[in-house]
Amino acid sequence: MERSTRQRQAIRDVLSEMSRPLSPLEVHEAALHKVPGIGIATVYRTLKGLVEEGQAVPVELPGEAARYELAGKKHHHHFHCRDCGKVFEIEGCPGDLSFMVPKGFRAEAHEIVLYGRCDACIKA
Amino acid sequence: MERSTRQRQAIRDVLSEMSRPLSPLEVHEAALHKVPGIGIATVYRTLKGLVEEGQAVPVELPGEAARYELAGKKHHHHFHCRDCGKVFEIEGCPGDLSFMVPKGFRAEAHEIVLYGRCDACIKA
DNA sequence: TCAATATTGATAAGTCATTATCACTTTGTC
DNA sequence: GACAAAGTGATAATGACTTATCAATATTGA
Repeated sequence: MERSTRQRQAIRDVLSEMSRPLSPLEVHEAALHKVPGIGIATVYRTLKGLVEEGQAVPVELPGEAARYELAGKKHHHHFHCRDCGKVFEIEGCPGDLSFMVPKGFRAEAHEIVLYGRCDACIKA
Repeated sequence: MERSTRQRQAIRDVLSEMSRPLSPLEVHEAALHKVPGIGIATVYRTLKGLVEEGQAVPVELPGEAARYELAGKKHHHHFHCRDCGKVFEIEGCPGDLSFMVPKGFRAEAHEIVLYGRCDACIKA
């Protein structure tokens, strides 16, 4: 039976508080502020568990390790900062992309990633 | 000085003949038909060289190893078949996505990936 | 509180795509 | 054709990320 531990709660909180997809290392770093000494293995284990339970979803980006965000968000896309490497959630969507689908193919989903500089990196 | 070998020519030909981004393994398999016994190391070496020379570009897709396609193609996007795993080049682009860029951010490029079933997999 | 056991943390081990190594082969020049 | 050097192929090594192991610890129901 599943127990409620400080570590597990901390990881859930981190995902909930940060409003962008986090890599396991980013989750680990943030969780360390809540539970000093929390191990990276626990982070991987818990993230995997959250995904299996359907509470979190992996966000995969080109050439990058998977990030994680809470499940249940409305349709959105991502912005990848080329300076700091952080991934941000962005609103909006061009909508119907069926005009791009080759004849005979069937599209079921799409992913859009914007690349550039984030607010913080432009100011820095 | 760079020499012209059967292997190198075969790999260039494969990229040129197939009209979709190929993974190193796909390149290897196709090149084996042209040069029996060609090694995977040669494929990696040659692809890397082609990229450095600017003759090929890597195509990175979420959660996948890099694929390669010839350089110089016009702006396009990709379709990833969930059945066979092949990646196809697709024409068209929604165009201006600036409305999606968060305030203070600057977008420099974008990537769109459609997911679904390709022609061949639907028929199968 | 106590015992049973799920969970944790440190780290070893495993994965997997890519790269380095090195003896042998092929290419290009003389 | 002969030679020097780039190229090749088999495979070991690498590197980054993720998972397994296991003794120690924390949680939960009784």
